[in-house]
Amino acid sequence: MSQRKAAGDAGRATIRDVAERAGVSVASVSRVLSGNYPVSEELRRRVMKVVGDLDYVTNAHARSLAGGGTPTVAILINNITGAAFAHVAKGVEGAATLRGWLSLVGTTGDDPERELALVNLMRQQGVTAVVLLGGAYDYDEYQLRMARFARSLDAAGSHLVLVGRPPLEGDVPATTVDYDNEGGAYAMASHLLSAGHRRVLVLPGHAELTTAQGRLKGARRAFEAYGVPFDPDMVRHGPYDYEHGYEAVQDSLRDGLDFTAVLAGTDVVAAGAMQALRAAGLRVPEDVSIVGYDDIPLASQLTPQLTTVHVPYEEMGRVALRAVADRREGGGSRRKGGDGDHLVLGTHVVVRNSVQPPARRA
Amino acid sequence: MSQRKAAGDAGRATIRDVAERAGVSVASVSRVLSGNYPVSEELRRRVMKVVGDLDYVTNAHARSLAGGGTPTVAILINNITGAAFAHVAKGVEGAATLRGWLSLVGTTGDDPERELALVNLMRQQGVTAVVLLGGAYDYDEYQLRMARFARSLDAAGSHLVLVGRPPLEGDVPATTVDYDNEGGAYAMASHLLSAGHRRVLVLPGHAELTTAQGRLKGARRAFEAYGVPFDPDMVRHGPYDYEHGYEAVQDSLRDGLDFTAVLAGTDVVAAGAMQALRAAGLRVPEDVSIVGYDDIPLASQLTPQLTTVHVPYEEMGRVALRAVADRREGGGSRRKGGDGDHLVLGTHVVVRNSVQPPARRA
DNA sequence: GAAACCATGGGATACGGTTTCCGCAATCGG
DNA sequence: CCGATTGCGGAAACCGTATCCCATGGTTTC
Repeated sequence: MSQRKAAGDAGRATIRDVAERAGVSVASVSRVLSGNYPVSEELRRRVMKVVGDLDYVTNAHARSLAGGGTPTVAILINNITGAAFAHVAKGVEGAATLRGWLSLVGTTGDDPERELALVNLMRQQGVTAVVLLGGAYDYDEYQLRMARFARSLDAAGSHLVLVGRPPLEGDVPATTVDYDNEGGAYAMASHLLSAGHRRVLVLPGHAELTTAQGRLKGARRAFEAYGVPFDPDMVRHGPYDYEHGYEAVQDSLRDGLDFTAVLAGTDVVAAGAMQALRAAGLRVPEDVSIVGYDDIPLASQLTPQLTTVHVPYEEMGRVALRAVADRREGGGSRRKGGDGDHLVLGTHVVVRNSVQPPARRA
Repeated sequence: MSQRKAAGDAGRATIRDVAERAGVSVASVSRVLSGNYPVSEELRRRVMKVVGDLDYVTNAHARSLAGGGTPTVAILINNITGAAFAHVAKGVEGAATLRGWLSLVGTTGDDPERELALVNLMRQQGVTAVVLLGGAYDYDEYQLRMARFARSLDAAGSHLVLVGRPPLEGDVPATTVDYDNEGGAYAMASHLLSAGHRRVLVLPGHAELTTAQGRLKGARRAFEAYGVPFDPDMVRHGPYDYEHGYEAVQDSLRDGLDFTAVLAGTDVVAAGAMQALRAAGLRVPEDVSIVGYDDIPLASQLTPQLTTVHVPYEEMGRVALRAVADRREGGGSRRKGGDGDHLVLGTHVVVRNSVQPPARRA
């Protein structure tokens, strides 16, 4: 009778309990379970029987400590409820699960301090990779901080993956999975311009957000290409949410701004804008056209269905995970800062029913 | 010079490295870092200096193994991108983070096999609690399987929490956090009935889904209370998605079904229904009224804004985490099957603009 | 002034597996 | 028929940390 284990047997069964009860050694049990060592059929049967009886599962912490252990990817995200990045998370998680990897998740709530704390927490967990989702705020300090993260993780045998934000400058051990943000905005704006719109209300997002900067830049380039002057007064910055879309349009109308189309930085912003236009008695798209960005499910659920830019969010997630998995199997970091560290996926305009040529003005 | 650690120093620094470099014992380093033992200022300074230099973080696996360790909650969810349960996940994760807990996340994709595999995986991880989100399919086997899960987890010192599904029968060590599903449906249907609607198309969801069953039951009760006959032909089952809403309405119209309102099982289904009505040239709410369920952000972003039932999803998540945290601090399972194992949160109707009294018929 | 006590720091052990190194038995070849 | 090879199971050494127990030096108390 084992001494350190009373009859009551609180807590979980250990590999020793299994070994004892099966009348074999601890090593044999381990071998049967990991299956990376030849064992006789008889032994396997005996062990598995007891494992079933005791409802035994191996202790993941012990296993990791001893060297084995399930690869784990940490997903750090601003807000789970944001549709776009929820899809990325789904892509990462799905691809991880497919390979038997585990997914940890943490939300930063746009707080740089929490982001830092979480990265450290994940470092403690010894995760295989940390995936950081979402556009970044372009503070001066950002580059330095991220570079530090990347190096810390790399030193610990882990790896940093940036999804949906621009790559880090210099020789930093990090992978970036990005999409053609500016190109999508260019195409979207071109779509409006070619439909004949000349006065467009632009709601790119927060001025400091890298995503918003790219979208604004793409739009501006399209205007230049069409030889249409770009009026800075027609740009309203603000958060990527419904309320901002609503208020920006409301304010613009109140200010007597003259526009025939709205170029929203996000589908959600577009939804808010649409609602505000309706509230003002304007029809979409007869009076004012609207386009969004992201192509989240909402876009096709609005009435009229929203013309928008499709971003392959879920695939970005899958690609991100594949990148770290490949690197892992490929034998660690081959060349830092080389190609293969920055993957860019394409975007394209999805034409639905929210754009029409501008109405003749009175 | 340590022998088992070459100069290259791949991998992460251990507590031993820190101790050695600071010229103190391993125990001292541990104490400085956990802070649960008095140490001199001098010692703390010395250790922290080296910790900073080496960028050391403790190995979470080793810590857990040794008894310490961060409490971890596992969130199992069908689909992260579903708005309703994403909010629950947010609530759980937020409350967890607030207490310094960690959140693991796994998606089941509606696959009972994966659910099983994930619960076992989480058991390996030694999680403090497993939170299972979302309505369950009411198979015969369900009760037994869940009861087994609950007991397994309980035996391993963990705990099962069911969110948004009915509690387990019998003496099972599990906690349920639920909302007044049937009551919400009753109130919602009553709202339609009191507006004068008599012929209502009901889209409750999948017939086997517990959530759908409750919503249907609540609606039926309301009809009875109003003395309005409930026509089974007006009920169309199907998944909780946009397409189902669209097709159900489309088919109903094609079949010549006569209805003045749609009682959708979900806001997303309502969105699909709304689109289909529009496509058929019907106006909402002038010709047909629509109501939803869940009150996800989409509900207020549609045009017209959707009257729906508010479910406190995020709070359910917080409550779920609080329940396990309390139980943990309260000294383990006090009484199994007693009260406090089933928490029910209230729902209420949110009146917006998608309901009008039925138009006079020709 | 001696004894009892406190505040700290160090050494050793436990946590639950994996894995390497060995030994034993059975089988095979000559 | 005997020695060598092969196959399989066991004992023990870690993995990195927390903690128990003990040693030490200084302080308090009688």
